[in-house]
Amino acid sequence: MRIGELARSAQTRVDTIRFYERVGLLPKAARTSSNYRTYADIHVERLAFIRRCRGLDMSLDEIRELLKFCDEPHRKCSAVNELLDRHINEVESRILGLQKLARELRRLSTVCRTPAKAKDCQVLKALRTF
Amino acid sequence: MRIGELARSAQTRVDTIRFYERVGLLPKAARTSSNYRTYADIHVERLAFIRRCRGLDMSLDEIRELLKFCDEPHRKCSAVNELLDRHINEVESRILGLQKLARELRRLSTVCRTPAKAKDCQVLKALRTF
DNA sequence: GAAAACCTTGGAGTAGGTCTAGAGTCAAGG
DNA sequence: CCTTGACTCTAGACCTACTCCAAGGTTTTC
Repeated sequence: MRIGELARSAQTRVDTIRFYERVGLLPKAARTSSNYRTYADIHVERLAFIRRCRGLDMSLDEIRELLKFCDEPHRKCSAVNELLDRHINEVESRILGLQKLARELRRLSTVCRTPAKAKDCQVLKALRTF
Repeated sequence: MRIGELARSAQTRVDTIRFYERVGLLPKAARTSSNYRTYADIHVERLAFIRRCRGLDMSLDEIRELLKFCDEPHRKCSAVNELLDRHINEVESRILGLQKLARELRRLSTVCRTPAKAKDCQVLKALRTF
């Protein structure tokens, strides 16, 4: 399987696959005589794993950690759960931050009663003197 | 006022101010004979405006747009409100995305009943075969 | 007059890719 | 056999919004 087919299998860009190889998330691919990368099922699975984790918004470092567990099946997996819990906490506190932000923005948007010229714009004024 | 004092006034790093100047958010500062940047009140206000917008998570491009309105006081300001509404929508849809994500992560974290070795880890399994 | 605190520039680094140029490879159609 | 189009290769630039560093110049303070 060449890189384009692998890319289609994971809905990923070719560039992204090469990028993952460069940063060590995917093992270096074997090459054909004409220097094309070739992949087997194991790469399809690993790329799918990576994309799933990215879809869950994990960082490449977090994914690297998880992949170590996949590759060392005899290690205790409690660290996997810790990583996941940490990640959940991060996501939840990002949500709280954004909700606070949204409240402020909605408040800001209420100050504009009637569209005016910029010099009288209440929104700009609020942004200046908050 | 030199750059350090301006930085303190806006709780900003000196580097960030130079960066804003480089990318055109702040006008080029006047220089002393020894080539130090010097600032006046107008810069303090503009920097405060920028930082306030950044605190509301606006992109530098969005801020650039708002600054254009500040600088051209006779333009209609309805675009300001549109920009703000767009920004609010973006933030709210980011919140929705993260909430969906958090639900998935919490679901994922329930699959691990008993800490096991990595090869039997239900979380890793779920990530592989989702 | 020396040390501390401040300022200058240019350049590199961060995360997670995306995109480009310029060149090589390969299969199908004429 | 040749061309066309789809595919692949590499190296490197670009994106956001900064942050940090080195190596040097200036100013203030003791």
